[in-house]
Amino acid sequence: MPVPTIEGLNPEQQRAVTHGEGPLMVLAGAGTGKTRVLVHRIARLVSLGVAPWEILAVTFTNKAAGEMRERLRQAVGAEAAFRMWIGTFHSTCARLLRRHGERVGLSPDFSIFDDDDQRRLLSSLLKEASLDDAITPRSLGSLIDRAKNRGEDPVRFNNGRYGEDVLAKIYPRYRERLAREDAVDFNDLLLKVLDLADDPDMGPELASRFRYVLVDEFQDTNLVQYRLVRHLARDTRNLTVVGDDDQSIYSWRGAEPRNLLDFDRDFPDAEIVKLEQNYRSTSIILQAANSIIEHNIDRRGKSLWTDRDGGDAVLWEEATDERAEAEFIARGIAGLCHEEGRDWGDMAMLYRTHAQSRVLEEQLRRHSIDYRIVGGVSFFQRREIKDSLAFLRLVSNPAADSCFERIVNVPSRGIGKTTVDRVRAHARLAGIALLDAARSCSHGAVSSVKPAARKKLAAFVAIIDGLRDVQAAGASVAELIIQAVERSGYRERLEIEDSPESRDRLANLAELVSMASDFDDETEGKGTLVEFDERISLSSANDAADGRGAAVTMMTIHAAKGLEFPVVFLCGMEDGLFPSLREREGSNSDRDMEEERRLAYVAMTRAKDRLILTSTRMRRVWGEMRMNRPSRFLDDIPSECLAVRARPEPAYDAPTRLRRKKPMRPERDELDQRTGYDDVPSIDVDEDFDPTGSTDHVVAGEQVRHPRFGSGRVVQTLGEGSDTKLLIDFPGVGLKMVVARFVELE
DNA sequence: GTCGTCCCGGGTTCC
DNA sequence: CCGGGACGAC
Repeated sequence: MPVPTIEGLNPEQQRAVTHGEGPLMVLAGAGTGKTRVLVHRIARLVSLGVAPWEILAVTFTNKAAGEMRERLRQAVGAEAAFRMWIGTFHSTCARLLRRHGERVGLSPDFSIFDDDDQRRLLSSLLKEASLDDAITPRSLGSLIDRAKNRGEDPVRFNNGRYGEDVLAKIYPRYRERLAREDAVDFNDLLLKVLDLADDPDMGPELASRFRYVLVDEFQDTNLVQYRLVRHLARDTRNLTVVGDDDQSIYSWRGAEPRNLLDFDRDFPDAEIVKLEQNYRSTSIILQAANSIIEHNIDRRGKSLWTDRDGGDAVLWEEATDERAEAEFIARGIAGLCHEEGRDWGDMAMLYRTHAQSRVLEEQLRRHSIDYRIVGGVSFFQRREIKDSLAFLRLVSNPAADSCFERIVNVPSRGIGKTTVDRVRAHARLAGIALLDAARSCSHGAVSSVKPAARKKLAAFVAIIDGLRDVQAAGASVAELIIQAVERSGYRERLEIEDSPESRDRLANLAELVSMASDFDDETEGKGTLVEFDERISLSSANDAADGRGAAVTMMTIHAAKGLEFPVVFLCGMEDGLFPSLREREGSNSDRDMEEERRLAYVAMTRAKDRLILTSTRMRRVWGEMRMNRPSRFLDDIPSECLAVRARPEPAYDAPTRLRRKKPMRPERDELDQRTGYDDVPSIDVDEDFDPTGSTDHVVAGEQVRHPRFGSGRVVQTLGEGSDTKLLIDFPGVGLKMVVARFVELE
């Protein structure tokens, strides 16, 4: 029977969509429409009579899951889309464990420890064991995670490597604490489901529960996730994996691109479809991105092509310092809006590290450009959010000792370390939870807890009991949060403080309440506290950032995976920063460099029409000025793709350690001849823009004139008053230190 | 118990 | 440089 062709899909996409039974691997390059293929494939399965609840689609983020569900809603209707299993590995496993967790020692109301909860717990365990000098909770956590990512017992090895002795002592207690609190960490969420897979009853059930399993971003799965997938598709073998080995950028947290590269080793009968037609970028952008990634040896090899011939050359601007870089970008944005009618919403600024965002932000503000920053400190990680949720968690789970410790004195209500120590001792002795211990201490069970302290403990216990009554009376989740913030005294404390920070925290709490309201509406009031808590625990910084209104998007390259923008500014193209040349223990530098290249590839392929690369000659890193040479990735981009802004070579000598042994990149004069900046469509920067309108005192970045050296840009100011000296970059002359009163503002 | 100061550490961060 | 945590002074 001829397969009906689906409108608007190319032959390869069609093959992937219409693939029948058995394993399928889709090697999808950037911008080749893989999401579209996945959606079509799922819709087709439904049209062939597969029940929606027999389909499991695993995405990399919650956001991606939400988008996929939305697209499926349109394709197969709301009812079917609602019944499908669409989510991340973690949310899927949480869902399975809520139903079947008793078999692996979890109640249906178990809670999930995020990184912060984990770190806090480890920190308190380290202190308890007086080992807090030996290792930081963070490093200990990463040792635990590193093992668990591979499905290994963290204490299986003790080869005397860094931290292993401490790990051997602490990890058993860590496990014990989690079990006692009916909690799992992120990795346990998956590992517990793997345990279920070994269960004589549940194992076979899980192996046949889903008729079709589809996994997106397969290059970013770790070993445990791979085992999970293999089990879930064991009986049907209807497994579709989609991914791009060139976009594997998470190996530092356990992703195994081998899962994708060697997929056909475990599934030799897998059909392999390569999607190579890119619908996103111009051929110039694609060529530039390809020129970098093709230096990687360990890759499956694809060659993306596009029929969007030509396009504007990739532009590279080398700025004096990070301020000038930011200024250039801000002006570029203004120019593009003015000249090409672009909106702020069309543009994104990508950077390697969050630390770069600050200066960029400042300049955008000066130029009155709206922006939104994706990521950074997550909304859900904010103290006030975690604190209020701890109240709720303690309400639904009185055994949640970590929550008790977190909030027993938040906001401060006079329950100090001494009292908590006594409560803790009592709890251990009686073998009860801290909350119950506090309750009996408040009744006078422990003589060392004096009446004043008893009263305070009673007040705290009353808050939790009161909240439990509110919950029992049938309050919504939103109402519960309002009550928690109210009864705990949190709101009052923040209102009394009345600082910009406290107002910010109040606003965040209001936002949490409104999220809870949305949750209540969505679940028609049937959603429980535990479910809301789970959703928050599994949420990330990126999920919270919806694009409300048109604004320039700012984020790290990692956060940009899967997104696209007409205009992309890729900032900080300097060796040391990008590629990041940080030495890591136990790392293989070639492998690291390959990952950095993939990161560059991901960043560049986000751009549809225009890609602008910026670098600085010097950058302040943690207060110290550092000279940088341009990123080695710039060397790889063919000159016909790259337009470089003509600029006299600075006369200063960069420190020798930063200099190339031999010039890998042609000298700039040569480049300019070949590309002729003037012939290239440039960005019209708003050169006359003066955001301040005043020139009270000279600051870095300002343009000044010196009687001997001519005009230059201030790089740094040193000292104050009449002694002020300025470090000025005079084009054609170089960097000079001059006394401030010898120059005038231009 | 609370407030201020010092000191350390600081990639990317999904769930 | 910047923030958070730890510790010492009231």
